[in-house]
Amino acid sequence: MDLLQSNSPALAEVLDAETMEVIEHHCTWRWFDAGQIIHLRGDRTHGFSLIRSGRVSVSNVGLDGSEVTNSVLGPGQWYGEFTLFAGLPRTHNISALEEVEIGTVKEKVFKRLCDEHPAILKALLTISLRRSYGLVEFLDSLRRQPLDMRVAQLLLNHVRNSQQSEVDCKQEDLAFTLGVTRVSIGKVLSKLEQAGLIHRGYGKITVADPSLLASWVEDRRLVTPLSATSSR
Amino acid sequence: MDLLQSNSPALAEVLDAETMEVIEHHCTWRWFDAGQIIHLRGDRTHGFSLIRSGRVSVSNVGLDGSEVTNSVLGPGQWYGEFTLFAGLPRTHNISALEEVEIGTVKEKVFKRLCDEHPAILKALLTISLRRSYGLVEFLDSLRRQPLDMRVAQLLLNHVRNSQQSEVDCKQEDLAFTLGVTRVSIGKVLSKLEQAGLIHRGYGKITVADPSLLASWVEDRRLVTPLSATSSR
DNA sequence: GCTAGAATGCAAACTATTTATCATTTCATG
DNA sequence: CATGAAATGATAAATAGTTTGCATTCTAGC
Repeated sequence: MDLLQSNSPALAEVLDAETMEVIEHHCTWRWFDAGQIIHLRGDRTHGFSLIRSGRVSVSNVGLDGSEVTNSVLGPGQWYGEFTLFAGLPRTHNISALEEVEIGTVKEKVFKRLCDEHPAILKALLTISLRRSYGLVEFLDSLRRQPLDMRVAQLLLNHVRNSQQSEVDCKQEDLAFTLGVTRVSIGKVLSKLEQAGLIHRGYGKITVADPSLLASWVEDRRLVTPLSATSSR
Repeated sequence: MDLLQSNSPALAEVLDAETMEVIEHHCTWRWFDAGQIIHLRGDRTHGFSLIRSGRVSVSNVGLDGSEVTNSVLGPGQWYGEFTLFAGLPRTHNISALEEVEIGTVKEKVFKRLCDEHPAILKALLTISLRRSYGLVEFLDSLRRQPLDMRVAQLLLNHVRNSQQSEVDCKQEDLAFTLGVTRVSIGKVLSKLEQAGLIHRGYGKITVADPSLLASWVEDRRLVTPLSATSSR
């Protein structure tokens, strides 16, 4: 349940294998234990990081101490692009959810790589733009569509991306992604279930017939979403 | 009142003058009359467009016909990057608000320019990443902060970016940006005015003492925002 | 199998926001 | 400077979403 990563292609999908290997060759590989903190929001460390194994949590913390997980990154995913090209400090806390192996490329080295292989820049730009588009569309749906629609679309998106009819997430995750409470999500899900569109489970939601849900969404949607053509 | 453009630097700010000129030299310049439609959402035309004079409106339309302006672009601003690097159709309707002069670079030519001048890619990446960051932070504030805070922050942002204490926008624009109704904005503004933080005008809002508003925001904010270091 | 913790289901009271109106103020324009 | 359109101020009723609290169901791990 993640807006930043789930809708955007992975680096390896947009970048040719050769260039991908060049990046990997310049990584300094390190291990982190489960629970270990890797970066804190606000840190002025710069660098590009690639996850080889394990998963990390990307989170935000309020001053009240409550920690909110924004997304979970796994093998093949990366982070740190903001620190390199946008001149920003670390935008999130990053910590290891389990034992992870992470490769880091220092700012100087990565920028040199970019100069030598503009394909990297192009790939990052493609991903970043797709991500922006996804965020803008999400914001737009937030302004224009009621909660039930947004829930339905999010579920639909997920079953389409993952190619399976089960969405493995807690209602609480859904609630956070959509910026509402679990109670509200519960109400919507119970409505959708009564309409025969989904089935509620423990830690999962089943969309038995995605096309049925799709047409339900279609019937009451105002704006038709766009789809990308493969660009590489 | 625009999330996509206002928080991200202009192309000329991130790109050196020389490269900027190269782009301009490859533009095919055209004029459009006020009201003329330049692109429709969904069009599969590709190209990079730079505005030389006049303003265009970037909007979305629901099937019910209601048109919603997402942002207004003026001289020095551009659009079309999604069609080039994300493989997407036109994401918005673009129409001339007044007589405008727009330069367009065809996809092929622009990609060649990018190969010859990687600085273009780097600049676009920087802007795109800043934009993503702004959108993510905005979404985060949507989830975690009450409306009055969001209004205050938006106003504060604006006076800081524009360097003047008057924010020229209708309450309706504010409302749209934050995804609420004018009524709600009105309530918040009247509260902020009673607290002596702002002054409501006709088509504008005055922030007499930005630092006062800033500390009001600071006192009740959970997450401290990050600031970028100049990167070029 | 039991059991504790995690996740869900649900209801009631409360709060924020919207919808729908209408009066008032402001401003551009002839 | 009169006038009409645009923008704002304000209110009431309706609705959506939150908060709180607790009961129930599920599941991992002993």
